[in-house]
Amino acid sequence: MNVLEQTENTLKQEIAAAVIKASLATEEELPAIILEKPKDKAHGDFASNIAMQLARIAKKAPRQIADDIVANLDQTKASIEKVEIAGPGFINFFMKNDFLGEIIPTILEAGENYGKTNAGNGERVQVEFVSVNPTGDLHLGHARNAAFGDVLCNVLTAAGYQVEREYYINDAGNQIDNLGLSVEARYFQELGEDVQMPEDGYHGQAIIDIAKKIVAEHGNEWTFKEKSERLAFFKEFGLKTSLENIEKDLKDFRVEFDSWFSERSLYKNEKITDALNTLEEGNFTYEKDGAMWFKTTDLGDDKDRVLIKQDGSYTYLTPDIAYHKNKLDRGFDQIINVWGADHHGYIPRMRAAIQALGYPVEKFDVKIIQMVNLFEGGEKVKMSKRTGKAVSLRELMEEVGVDAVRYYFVTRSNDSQLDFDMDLARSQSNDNPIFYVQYAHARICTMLEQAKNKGFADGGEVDASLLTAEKELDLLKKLGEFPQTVADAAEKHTPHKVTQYVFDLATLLHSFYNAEKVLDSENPERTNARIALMKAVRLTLANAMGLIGVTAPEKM
RNA sequence: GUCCCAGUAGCUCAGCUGGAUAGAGCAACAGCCUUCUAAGCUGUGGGUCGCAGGUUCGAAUCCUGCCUGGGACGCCA
Repeated sequence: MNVLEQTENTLKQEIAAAVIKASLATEEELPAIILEKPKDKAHGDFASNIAMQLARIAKKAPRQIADDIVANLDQTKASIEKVEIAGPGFINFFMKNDFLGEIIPTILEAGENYGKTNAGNGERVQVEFVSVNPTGDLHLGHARNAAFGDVLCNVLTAAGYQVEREYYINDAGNQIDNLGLSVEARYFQELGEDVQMPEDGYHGQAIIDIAKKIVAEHGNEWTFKEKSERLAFFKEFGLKTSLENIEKDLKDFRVEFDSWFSERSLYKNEKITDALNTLEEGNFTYEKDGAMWFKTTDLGDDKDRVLIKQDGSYTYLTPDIAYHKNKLDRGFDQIINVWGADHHGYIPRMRAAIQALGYPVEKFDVKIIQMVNLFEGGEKVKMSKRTGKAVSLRELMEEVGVDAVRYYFVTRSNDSQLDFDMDLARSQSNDNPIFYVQYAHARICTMLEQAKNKGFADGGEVDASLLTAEKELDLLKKLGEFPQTVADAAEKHTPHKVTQYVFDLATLLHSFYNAEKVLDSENPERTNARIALMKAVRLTLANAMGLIGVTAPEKM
């Protein structure tokens, strides 16, 4: 717990005590004390709406209640500077600023650990994300999924959860057969033969590259082999190559997984029949039209789903149920799936499956990543996996840069669609918010460098009471909020709160920088305190950027 | 037709476990570089929070209905 939380908790306890003491409510009647941080500084450091909440219980006017509470409040204990009653009955607390002095030493001592908490209590969370079919390259939409998932994992880890990142490889279904057929067609085309691509084949450049690679390594030898033998080879070759490419792209995007889970392993280890047995035992299945159905309508879905088709093969859902059973069997407290918006209709049946398997549905959460609209030359570019017309993650990284792409995707809430302007991103102009944040970090580095060169004292006792300028106090308060912001983002699965935070902190820094001079030989004591403040800001910026997975440059 | 997401400033978006005068970036306008990096700062203008009801001391936030945009509704994956 940091100083800010301590102050807040003490205040809450004192308010509760005052309410009881003023006989406004009994301990049982007392609602949870909520302290909010007012947007307007004129409303103090904390504000409580307790008087309004108690109006009904105490049968008194809110402002009267507020008066009673304030009269019974031990202001010394809660280190309150001033209390005001305002508006319909808000109690505004202005805190003594001495607690702010502890923030700098706390941060400097914690170093790169500042921001970490144990909010998650070591709970085990598995996050499955990206999980793109190995039939082509990663594109723009996948990049958003990857950035979101990765930052979510970073944030969860910082907040004290035990996190495992997993990629589910769909290496067993129809799409892999199509991959084989697509590679075959491209292979013959490479050799100059007029062969049509299959109707539902994969038209991306990646498949052409795979065919070229086969030609380079094997020449035309596969034209003489049996078709089944050839397809089997092309399938495996395509799968292996695609996965290598995907893994490489993700690694360069700074996303690495703890485990890559193969769908095939579910077949091999009879996990699918296990899962089906569990569903049958629970009476969740029935036969109809020569197929086996799953009664998901009993569990909140709008129609029942086929598990085993007439031809005896599984639908996509079936191994996926087995996969989720396997995840839960591994003992995670939470499993989070990050899916594209086009899969949202799949949620009810998966939730049904979790319940049918006998697990609490609360353990299962799906984060839907809304579509990314690509704009280029002022026009919306239609993306299509089928025709392969999409901007690849590789191109994005090369043209825009990893920092900018990651930051941009985690600036917005996952359930808002967003427009990605390729020209703007490419332009590397200062419109790009990542530079704003990085610049704040680089600025501080320059100051600290100057401090060293000019021989200002480094370290030693810092007298934080010398930091009295408004912008200094703003910075200190913001710095103190960081651990709570991270914990909040983790708990609510909203990594963009961290991006929001780092931007706000950068704003305060820039504003401070323009208003006050840090290195002042006329005032060595205050300079010393300000250098310490700058170090604390730099560390916090760097830690936050680390969570987002972007670099914190020392020079720009 | 059913379901999911969105609709907030000219544009892109925050804010949504209800709280005081609704925010930021970009764009527009006016200022700030002999002083630690102007990729910065300061200020101004800009809003029926899609519409209509409801819940209550109080609604951008919760509920209902409707409108608009996007997406999903397969024995594809």
